[in-house]
Amino acid sequence: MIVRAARSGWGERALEELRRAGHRAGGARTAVVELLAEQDCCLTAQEIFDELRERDRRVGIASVYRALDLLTGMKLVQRLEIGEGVARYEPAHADGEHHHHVVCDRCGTVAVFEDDRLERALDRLGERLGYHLEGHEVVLRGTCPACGAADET
Amino acid sequence: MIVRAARSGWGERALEELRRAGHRAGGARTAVVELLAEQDCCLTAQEIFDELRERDRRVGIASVYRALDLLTGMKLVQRLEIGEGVARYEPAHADGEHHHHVVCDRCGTVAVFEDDRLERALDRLGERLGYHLEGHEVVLRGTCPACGAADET
DNA sequence: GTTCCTGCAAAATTTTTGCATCAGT
DNA sequence: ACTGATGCAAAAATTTTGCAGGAAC
Repeated sequence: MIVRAARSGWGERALEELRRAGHRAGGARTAVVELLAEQDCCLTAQEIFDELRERDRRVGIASVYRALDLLTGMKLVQRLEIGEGVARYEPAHADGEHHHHVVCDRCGTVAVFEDDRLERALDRLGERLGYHLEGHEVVLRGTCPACGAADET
Repeated sequence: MIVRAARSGWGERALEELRRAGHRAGGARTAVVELLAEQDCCLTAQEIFDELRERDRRVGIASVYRALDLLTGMKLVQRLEIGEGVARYEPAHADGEHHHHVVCDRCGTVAVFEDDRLERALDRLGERLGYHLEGHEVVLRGTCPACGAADET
């Protein structure tokens, strides 16, 4: 049930859509896209900044924020706030592939899951409310299997 | 389907639990609890600060944050981050009464809804994932009926 | 050669902390 | 009286903005 995000081609598509929208292939933005393309799950702006610096691909943190802002506006990236007051970002896949997050209260791990029934239920709910839904976020919080098992000892 | 939160007695219960936990009935914290008790939906720390000041019940904003922190830790208040990078807070009801939020992309209005089927589906999901769930949050985003209608013109 | 992109530094926001003082028990 | 609670101001953390120089087209 816990899945890893399909990563096929997201980076390429993102770069192409940027180009098509008339944006130049600047170094910082491309680096951010390429890093996000490798991710299974969400990263904070700071994590992106740090990881790029680690790889000797230094960029200004302002460029990271600007890239994320642009990508979010183009719906290529999903922005999440799953607690702790920091925004997290992850690739948004065109094929409707869609996942949600479950956070362990104990160890802080963020895992990912998907469930078609849940998706359908949420869509129906939007209709019933009279909303034209653009998206939705679900965050579950609790104790993960590992931390739960550790308790038994 | 869009409901208003039951507000019966939340304030009293919160104050009592605080007292029972050995906290003194200080002015600022009590004011925050009483303001939250009147709310149907979530407020930001700044909104709480402003509203109290409006009512000539001035408190330091630090006290607002401290009160919210304490209440959140005692699970008397639910902390939410529904975008825009600001945390919002609302009473958490003991009877399991539980609602979620739908945000209009256009006008920014936050509405509230509840759905028992959704609650059950999420609980089952937690079990299937092997998590002991403590809570969950669902945020729907889209165009509200009013903004959608305005478009047709 | 334009025009957009980038990095740096400064600013703006939101939240937290230190500390002296005040108030609840 | 003792000790927690409060308010203020300063600090910290996160995100945004201004601007000069550099890079993409």
